[in-house]
Amino acid sequence: MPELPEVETVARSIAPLVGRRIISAEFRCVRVLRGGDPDRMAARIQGHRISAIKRYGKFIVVSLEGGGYLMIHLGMTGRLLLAGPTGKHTHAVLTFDRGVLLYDDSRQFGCLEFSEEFPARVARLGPEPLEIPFAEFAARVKSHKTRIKALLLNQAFVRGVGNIYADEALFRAGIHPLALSSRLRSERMRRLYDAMVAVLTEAIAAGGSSISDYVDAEGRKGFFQFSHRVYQRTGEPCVTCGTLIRRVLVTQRSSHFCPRCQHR
DNA sequence: ATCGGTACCTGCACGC
DNA sequence: TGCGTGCAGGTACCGA
Repeated sequence: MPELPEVETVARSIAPLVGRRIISAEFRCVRVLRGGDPDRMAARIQGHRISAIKRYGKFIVVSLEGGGYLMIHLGMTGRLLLAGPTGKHTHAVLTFDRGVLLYDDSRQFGCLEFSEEFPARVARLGPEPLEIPFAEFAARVKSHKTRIKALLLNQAFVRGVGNIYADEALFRAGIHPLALSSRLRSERMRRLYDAMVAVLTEAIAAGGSSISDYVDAEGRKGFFQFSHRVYQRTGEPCVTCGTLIRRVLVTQRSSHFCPRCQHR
């Protein structure tokens, strides 16, 4: 579900919780709770106010007043919701002095993790794609020798790009997903950089893509799915040239592309 | 050190 | 209606 634009939208929609105090916390699922006893974690965060909420790639980091960080990753089907009802996939319930926050995740690929220090997993991520300068982007592309699609999905390369926006950026740049990163010439890297920035910026403005179940914390769907040009459009005509969109696996992920518009 | 394949979990759409 | 199959926005871990 959630890539950078969706996570950004969710982070913005829970921003009203900044300054609110956590009255109680309940963690119901050990699998999504990384490294920690549910009750001890609940006891640790109860009574503390939230001082900041910030997105890093696909992670949301909630800072507590007086120290401590709650890191949230939504995996494929994770949702943060500012209202109920709770269901069989509700794995965490945070009750505030005003309001509630639920964590819901049917596939349980997401996670919640508390740490006293800034989370190491977040610190290890690559740069933000909307902040990195082109020269640094180009240098990083050249320093890897892999399929360009795989590189875009690598969170240590840039953080936050997932399967939808990798495919959409490659289409806009006219680059085949199997193209080798180390062989991309500067002009094509520039097109890829511009396409990545544009597609992410437009998707944030649209509130993200709602394919099946993504909604923000207020339950609102995004509408960038209506602007997808190749993602999950296998067999449909290319919006540019009419050639049928094809699907190929790159590192076990579906990759959608136009065989005429996108070159290796 | 880097890469690609596999595993993790649930739900849905599809064909028979 | 039910069952098997394949697919789905994610990352971690393994061995080559």
